[in-house]
Amino acid sequence: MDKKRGTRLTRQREAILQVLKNAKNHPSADEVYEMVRRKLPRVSLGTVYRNLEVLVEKKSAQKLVTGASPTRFDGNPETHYHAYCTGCGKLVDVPLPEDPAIADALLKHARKHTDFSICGHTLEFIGLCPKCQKK
Amino acid sequence: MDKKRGTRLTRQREAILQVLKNAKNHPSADEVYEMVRRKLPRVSLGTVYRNLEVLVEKKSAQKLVTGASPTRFDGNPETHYHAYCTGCGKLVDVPLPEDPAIADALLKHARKHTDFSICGHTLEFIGLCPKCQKK
DNA sequence: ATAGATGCAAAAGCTTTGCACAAGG
DNA sequence: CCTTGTGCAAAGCTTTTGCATCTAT
Repeated sequence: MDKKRGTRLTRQREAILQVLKNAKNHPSADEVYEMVRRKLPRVSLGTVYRNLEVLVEKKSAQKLVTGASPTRFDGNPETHYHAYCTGCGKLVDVPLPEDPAIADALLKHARKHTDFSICGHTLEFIGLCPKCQKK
Repeated sequence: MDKKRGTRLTRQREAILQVLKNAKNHPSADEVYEMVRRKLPRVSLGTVYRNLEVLVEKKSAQKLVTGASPTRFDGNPETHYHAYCTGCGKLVDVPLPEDPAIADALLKHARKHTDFSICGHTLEFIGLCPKCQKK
């Protein structure tokens, strides 16, 4: 009944996770690929995609969908928010509200208005970064 | 200096908007295409994509990015939230919190923690729809 | 009349996948 | 060993685009 028996720690997987942890710019799969290539020049893009998926499943990272392609990845698996610049695509972190009542109120609200079992939420603020504001 | 002088009301554009307004299931571009085809059998998929983009720019509709491809569209241009089922991809509306203090607190929070000029936000609850809960 | 829109088909992105070989546990 | 992962390349899916023709204004 178990679909995944073991998950091996390969050099590729290790390098991909490390790149993700050290990146501060929410890289796309292709950007991760380029960075991993510097350590493991023979790594393939397919391997990067496969491992990103594994890491997200294992909750070592998260997948971030924004207004524009491609999908980006975040080495921080903890729930937090993001702000997306419609000018240049820059994506920055926004911490959770320090007052937990706000996030609580949101979840309660969702449970009240849907018959879904809610297990999480994503919140993206839309706007312009400082550079793009000047144009 | 104006990039768009006029926007014409073609039969195609009209039909696409109408399909979007009547749809209650947040259709993808291809689903819109299939529905519009029933009225205008010779419409092309490219035209659907081009018009969806125009309608979103004119704020007659919005583009919804979810955890999974493809992108969906919503004929309701007003800000509201959504709940996404990771089991089957179902996407349902969630109204804004009746207490406006919550949305306000979110925006204030974002402005405090970023140097972006924030003009909106998207919020998606993640979970399982009733059908998928039973499995 | 003319800028803007369409249909068609080709191209472009991004992501997934099949397969033979490699390697982790 | 034997299962999982890799590299490579091909295929797949979604979206965009060039161009000749058409049409709303």
